[in-house]
Amino acid sequence: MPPASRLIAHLDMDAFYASVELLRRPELRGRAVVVGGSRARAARFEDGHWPRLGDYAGRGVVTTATYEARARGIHSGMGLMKAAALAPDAVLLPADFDEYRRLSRAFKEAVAELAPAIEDRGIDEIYIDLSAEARAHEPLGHDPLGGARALAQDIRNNVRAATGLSCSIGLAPNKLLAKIGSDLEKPGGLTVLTAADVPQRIWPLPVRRINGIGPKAGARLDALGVQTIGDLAACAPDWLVEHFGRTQGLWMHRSAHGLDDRPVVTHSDPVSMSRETTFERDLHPRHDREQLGALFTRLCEQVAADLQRKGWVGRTIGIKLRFDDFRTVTRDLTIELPTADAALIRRAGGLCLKRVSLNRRLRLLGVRVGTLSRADAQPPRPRPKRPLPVPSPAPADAPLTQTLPLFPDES
DNA sequence: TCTGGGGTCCTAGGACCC
DNA sequence: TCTGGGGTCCTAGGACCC
Repeated sequence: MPPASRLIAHLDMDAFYASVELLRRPELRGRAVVVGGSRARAARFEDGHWPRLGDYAGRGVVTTATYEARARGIHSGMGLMKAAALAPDAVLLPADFDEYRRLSRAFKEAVAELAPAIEDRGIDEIYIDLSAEARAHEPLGHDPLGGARALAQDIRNNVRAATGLSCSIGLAPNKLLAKIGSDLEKPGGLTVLTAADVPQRIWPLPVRRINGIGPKAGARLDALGVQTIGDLAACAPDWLVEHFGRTQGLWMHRSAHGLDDRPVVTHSDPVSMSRETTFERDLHPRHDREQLGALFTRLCEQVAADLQRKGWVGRTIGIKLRFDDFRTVTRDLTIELPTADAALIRRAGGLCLKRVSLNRRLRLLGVRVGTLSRADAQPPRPRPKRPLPVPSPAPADAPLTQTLPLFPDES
């Protein structure tokens, strides 16, 4: 039985964090504003000036920028220092995630009043399955896309009324095209795409506009002479499979032709929870041992608190380290019974840490708990015991630190 | 003065069991 | 002595997304 045709919307809030900031600081409208650097001191209007991006010194990246700042070449993910070189006079505001989460809940509730089949895709975007709503128009002989367009308008108006914020919506037969569509007429766009529009409107776009083709795949395709989605659509599936493997190659081919049958998933359980922090300055595993140990303990307490607050426990405890050369390593350890206990997580994390040779300064430390189950569920049958992994021997050229106790232990 | 923090999913090898 | 598979779990790394 062929699946009935669907109507999917992708809704994306316009420059979300920056727009939230403008909501409470309307005098900044029209100016280049950058949100980022959560450690930046609270932004205040002082001595006739807002904090200047050009005065910032430190690590941190741009989280969002207003369209005025984007016009200067600033985009999210860019280092704040690089952004400061492009627009030193831009206003820099620290991120206020509590406020963003509050407005995120508000816009999603406003959508749910009109269309409840929502897939959460993070703080500022969602997919909505409008198939049922669209079908309700058909028996009346309405043009289904006309009805859908009107419904999308209603959704946008409801979001605006509830939050004061604007969003862009893509309407299409699947998630892939809806997502591309919501980005085509930003900000404030409402874009309808059908399968018939693919050659005209999708094929001229760069391959990177396909959600799932990132920097690496994009560069590899480019090196193979494939720049646009149309180029990709013209590639033989076998040739793509040869270069990218069966799964990814076939997926690329289908995507380039606008095909995607992923459902809108309205509920999902978390897989892991983590906390990590990049230090203000790189820390030395030996000289800064105490500070590292204290930070490590704090991260474990934060993950534990997150788990407890949300009612989850986990069996796989992992750590993540990033060295000053940006090399990243992870280690994890699966324990018998799931936990949300900070001291237990700390101890397991300490064992993981012993399997890393610490021969460079560190810039980041993280703690993760995975293989989650509900805290109120029957405790799962303990897994058969495995021998504890033997810490891998330090390489011959490892420095002395390897043989010393690493971080202060509570034992 | 490069490069955040919180996630998901995939791959691949080895252990271990049947 | 050598030769098999399949399935699941665990671990490490990497790509990607918001």
